[in-house]
Amino acid sequence: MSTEGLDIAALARLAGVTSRTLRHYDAIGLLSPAWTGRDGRRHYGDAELLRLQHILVLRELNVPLDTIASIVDTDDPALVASLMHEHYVALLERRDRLATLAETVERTITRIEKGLPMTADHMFEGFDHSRYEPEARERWGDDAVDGSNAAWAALGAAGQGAHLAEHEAIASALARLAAADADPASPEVQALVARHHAWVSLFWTPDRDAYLGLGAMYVEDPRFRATYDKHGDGTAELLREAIAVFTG
Amino acid sequence: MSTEGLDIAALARLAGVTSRTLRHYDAIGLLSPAWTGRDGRRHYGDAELLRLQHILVLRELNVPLDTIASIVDTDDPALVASLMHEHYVALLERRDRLATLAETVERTITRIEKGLPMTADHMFEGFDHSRYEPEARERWGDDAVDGSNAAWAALGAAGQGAHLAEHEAIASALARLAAADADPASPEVQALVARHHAWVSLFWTPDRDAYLGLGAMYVEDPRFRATYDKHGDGTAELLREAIAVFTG
DNA sequence: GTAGAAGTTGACGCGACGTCAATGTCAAGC
DNA sequence: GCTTGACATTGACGTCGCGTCAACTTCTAC
Repeated sequence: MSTEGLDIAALARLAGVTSRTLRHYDAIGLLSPAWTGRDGRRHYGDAELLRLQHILVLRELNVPLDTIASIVDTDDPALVASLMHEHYVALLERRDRLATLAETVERTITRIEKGLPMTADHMFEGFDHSRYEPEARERWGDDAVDGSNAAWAALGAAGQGAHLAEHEAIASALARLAAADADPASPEVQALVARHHAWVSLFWTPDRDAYLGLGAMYVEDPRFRATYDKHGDGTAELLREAIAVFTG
Repeated sequence: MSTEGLDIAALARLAGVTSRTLRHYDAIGLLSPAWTGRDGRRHYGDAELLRLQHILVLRELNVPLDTIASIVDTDDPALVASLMHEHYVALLERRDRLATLAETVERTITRIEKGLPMTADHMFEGFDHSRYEPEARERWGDDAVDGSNAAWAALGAAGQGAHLAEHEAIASALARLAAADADPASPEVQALVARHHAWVSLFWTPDRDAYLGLGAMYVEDPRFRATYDKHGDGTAELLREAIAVFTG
């Protein structure tokens, strides 16, 4: 009778977490099950699996869960891409720090095995880089050192609302023009594309191709398509065409 | 009047931690200040700086603080080397995991920028490796997956005490023989070396050269030399010579 | 019908500090 | 000498991401 869904234990095994973690994510509203049997048991679908993987990637980067929530909840791909990029950079830095640390530890081990005493200077080597880091950490708090996150946080709740509102405004204006079968090259539509580009640029400065790709994604990816088409059918497509004209 | 000592803020800046962290380490007995002014202010010397760096290296490896305490408190280099090696391996694994994760994130970003939708399979790629990992984590608890740590923990408090007592026994017996100017090649001394080797091997299986190096270090490194010579002068040297004969 | 395995919801525990409050002490300037 | 401001001290409670009971329900298998 189970219509191909994962129960909590199956998902836990698949993703490499404990069931307790999944219940916790449900409790804090980070990941709710697709449906719950009338016996109370949680069942998850493919979408939840995908979302969980997204969550786990971010968690691996030491992103706090509430920040993760705001990231995976945003349906703006530009913002997501920008945040992902920041985390990507943070991740590379962390990897490099671990690498130099590993070297230091390795040297320490061989010194021990060869019976050489450890000196202060060589034990600090891996840390030289981290000396100037703490101030930044104390100012912004660990991994919020990420640029985009900081920018987003700096907006404050009000600013964040305004940003999202601007997006809504653009989308609904576009939807009205789409309903009227407007020409993507028309000045009204192009004005909206300009606003859209400015809006995107707050966090991300896409080059021509990337912006084109973003337009394509608005149509191809159902998640993002829905974001625009909820204002009216054909909105995503109009935006894509308009972006194509805009990027010329 | 300050005889070249760091106050808490200076040490914090130097090491890249907060003063609260230092106070915490003092509270749990992990790192006490070199001296406290009669006004109650903490002052740290070079030795504390060194110890703090040692602590921070281990902390970077997600070693719990109480384990760190037992590591930095132990004056047995073989045990230290063994533990360090385990952490080194853990560190490399972590670095590699981060590397594959970075690749996955990078691919995800380019897919977004090119407007390709994200599919389940490619988002999981970085995680394939981690699929079989969770069971181990659930069994042993995250980074306690380290072999030596697990072995040490498995001994329990009593076992740990016995281990340390055995070391004391060996050292004091050696000291008595050293005082009597015993021959390193004599059967009494060699029997003690055998015990010492067995003792070391509980956590670490050194090859011939490593064990030789260990002997050398007992003499060369003042910290470890003191560990043996506190039972009587010449103990460390006798042990080194005896190891040389033993490894023959 | 009964056992056993696995799910559920509280609720508390923990590790490594952050953070706040109340207070004390120092160096500098008036 | 007195104030002022910066920084120190010791409690004590808060936080985050779960782990870990406890008490109970429910499904499956025999």
